[in-house]
Amino acid sequence: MAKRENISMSVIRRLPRYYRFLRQLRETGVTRISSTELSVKLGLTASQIRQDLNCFGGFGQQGYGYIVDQLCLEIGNILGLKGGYKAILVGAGNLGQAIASHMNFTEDGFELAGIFDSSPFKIGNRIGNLEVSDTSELEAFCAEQKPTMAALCVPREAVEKLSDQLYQLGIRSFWNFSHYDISVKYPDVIVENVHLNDSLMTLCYRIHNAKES
Amino acid sequence: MAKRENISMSVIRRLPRYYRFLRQLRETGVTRISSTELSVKLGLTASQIRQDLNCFGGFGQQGYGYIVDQLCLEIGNILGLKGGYKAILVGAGNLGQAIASHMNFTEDGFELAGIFDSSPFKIGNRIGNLEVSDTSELEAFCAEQKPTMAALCVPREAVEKLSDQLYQLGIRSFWNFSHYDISVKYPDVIVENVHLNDSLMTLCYRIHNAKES
DNA sequence: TAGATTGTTAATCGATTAACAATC
DNA sequence: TAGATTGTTAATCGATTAACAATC
Repeated sequence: MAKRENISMSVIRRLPRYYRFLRQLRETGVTRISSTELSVKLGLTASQIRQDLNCFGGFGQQGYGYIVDQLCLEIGNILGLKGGYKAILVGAGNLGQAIASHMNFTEDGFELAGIFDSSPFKIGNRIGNLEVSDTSELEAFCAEQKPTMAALCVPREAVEKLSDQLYQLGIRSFWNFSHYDISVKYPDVIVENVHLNDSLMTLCYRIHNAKES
Repeated sequence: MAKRENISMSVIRRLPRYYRFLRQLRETGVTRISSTELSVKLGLTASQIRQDLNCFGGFGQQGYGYIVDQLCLEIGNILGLKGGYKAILVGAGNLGQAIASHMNFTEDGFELAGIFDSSPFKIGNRIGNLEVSDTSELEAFCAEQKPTMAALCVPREAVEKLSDQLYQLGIRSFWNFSHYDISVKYPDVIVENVHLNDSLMTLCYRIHNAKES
């Protein structure tokens, strides 16, 4: 019924968590769940869960709850996990290699179509079922395959120039592991930052400041 | 002057970004900066920056701005980056290896003191200046070295049992890369989650839903 | 002193929680 | 029908922005 327009990032960030959890439930054979039960297991309020879901539609049944299987499918659709958006990964260092081989892009809505690096020590290496290509081949690759998203695992010094190039080549969304804020220069671009150092620092802050109380 | 008690996570999460940026400024030889200049470069409001900083004290000078070098140091202290909190990493797969070798724990307030895995294929491998130990040695290691934090890079099936064990061994903070929510079971524990799949899914959502508008 | 910019209070905006009528 | 639980509106809470007095 609802189908609001501007969904807040707070809501969006909770969706994968719901999805993950519902899939687990489905695997354990649970067919039905109420917002209250979910709230207990997720450490949220039932109210919030119902609000969140109702941003996209009325998926539940009054007096009954939600059908796990159905809700799972709905959230998957909302997230667009069947999108198969073509993605490339640039930077095949430790982190890039780990991301490329550890992540299941397909399950998360993407198809990893190419891996690039500028170092001769990396070019030609096989990661999963892909071979690392020279960054000089980026232009031709993008022209032909038209990837939508680029995962950036390059050092900070390299990001600015690289993001300029990729923007030129038509890429408008980034999964950015580098310590550089792309969206300051390109506000029309979708950026999901994973700043591991920042993440670790906030942990440090909390340990540091928990001690004193 | 201010020194409030309950700093919100929103503020805490911005601190590393300020810190990063100020360090860059310092490197480029900038000595002085105003909240307005900072706001432009960071894409925030000047008001927010001043509010954030004033949670911890009055670091600026009216009519002048902030001394980059000094502010940088202050934020470093607030974050507790000199803490050198002893940390271990469990799970030396693709991701664990990348985290262990790619991250500079020392710069972010930690000292990586041990890496553990249960697989015979991993045990004995050298990562940086550490050697992967058998998880069976965890108990002895923790008793002796008393690490504060554990980075978890193990598969989901293994996390619950592992976090139980580590909790028993006195660890009260986690940098968690696994798809399992530790804080539901242990609310007294400090957890920083890095859920890469969730992160990728939110990117998928935004690409998917940007198209339609 | 005049100009600039902070620190801080007040106003606004948004997100979460509570309440309850609708309804399965 | 009675019980349960949703969908949705209203109340609360917190975070961001605006404004301005203090002061370097």
